[in-house]
Amino acid sequence: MNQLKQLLSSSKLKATHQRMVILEAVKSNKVHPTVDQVYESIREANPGISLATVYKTLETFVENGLINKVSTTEGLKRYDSNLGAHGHIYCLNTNEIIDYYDEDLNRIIIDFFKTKRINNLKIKNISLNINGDKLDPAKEVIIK
Amino acid sequence: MNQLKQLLSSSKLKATHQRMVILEAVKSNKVHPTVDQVYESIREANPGISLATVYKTLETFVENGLINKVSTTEGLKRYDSNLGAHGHIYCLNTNEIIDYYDEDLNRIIIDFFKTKRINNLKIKNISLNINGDKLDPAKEVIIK
DNA sequence: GTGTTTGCAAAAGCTTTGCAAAGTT
DNA sequence: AACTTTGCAAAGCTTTTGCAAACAC
Repeated sequence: MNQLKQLLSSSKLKATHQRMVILEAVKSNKVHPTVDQVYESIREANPGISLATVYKTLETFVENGLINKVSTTEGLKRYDSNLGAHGHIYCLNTNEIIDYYDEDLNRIIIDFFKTKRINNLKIKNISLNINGDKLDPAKEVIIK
Repeated sequence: MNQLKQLLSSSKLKATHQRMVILEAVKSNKVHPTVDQVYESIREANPGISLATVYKTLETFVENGLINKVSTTEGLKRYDSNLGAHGHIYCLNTNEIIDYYDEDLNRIIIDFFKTKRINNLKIKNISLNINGDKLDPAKEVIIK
């Protein structure tokens, strides 16, 4: 709890109860939740926190680099608390978004962009999107 | 014009005037337009085509593999008529989405996934997203 | 002629806003 | 005390829907 407070303070954000609850909720959610999923996940324990606050707070976190947005093709905002370099697996049949990271691939891509030039662009980050179907929707996707 | 008709017929879609106009509009638009941008681009020449039709038609095209959706973090749908394997450059200051393709990178990534396994997933396609800032928003991004 | 597609207007879903009250430092 | 954040309800977008009329084959 005090860690969250520190995290907020270091971004010069006031450590309100709402922000702590919401930050905790996104951080512990590994499915790249929508605003509504975050809201629902805290609602029972915090019936007083409004949906509008969840909207505003998540955007504030993004602006301050505490979390990121994930791209989707569905026209819905989804958030990601994993700040490390990583890609995503988009599961076309279950709609899940699963983190993907591979040390070797990361190296390969970084090396590649050392040799290629993109003029007039300052690259902020690069991510790989894998689209696929879960063969058995009940089972997990396992990356080896 | 007859090419569009053929394209539609080969997907077993009736070649209506609306579909031809909309398909032509997405195909000639390189900026990965939103629904509204497609609508605006045809409106003057085709005041009778309704926004609802543009919505429905673009989704029909995606379902039939004539175009694709592009992922965004803004919670808006955007479309792409480039069907080849390629990635995107997301320009954080201008909001443009620019196609990116490199033969070598494509090879490297394909080779990589021949050696790595992702269990329980059937990969449909892989794309690379580059996020960055245009240094001079007036100039084009040039990929060398 | 049969079945599909369109336009309209209404509804539904997602997100933002304005402002007074409450909270943080 | 000064300034920021919250909740509410309303407004603003984006997208979908139901259905009768129009259209393609």
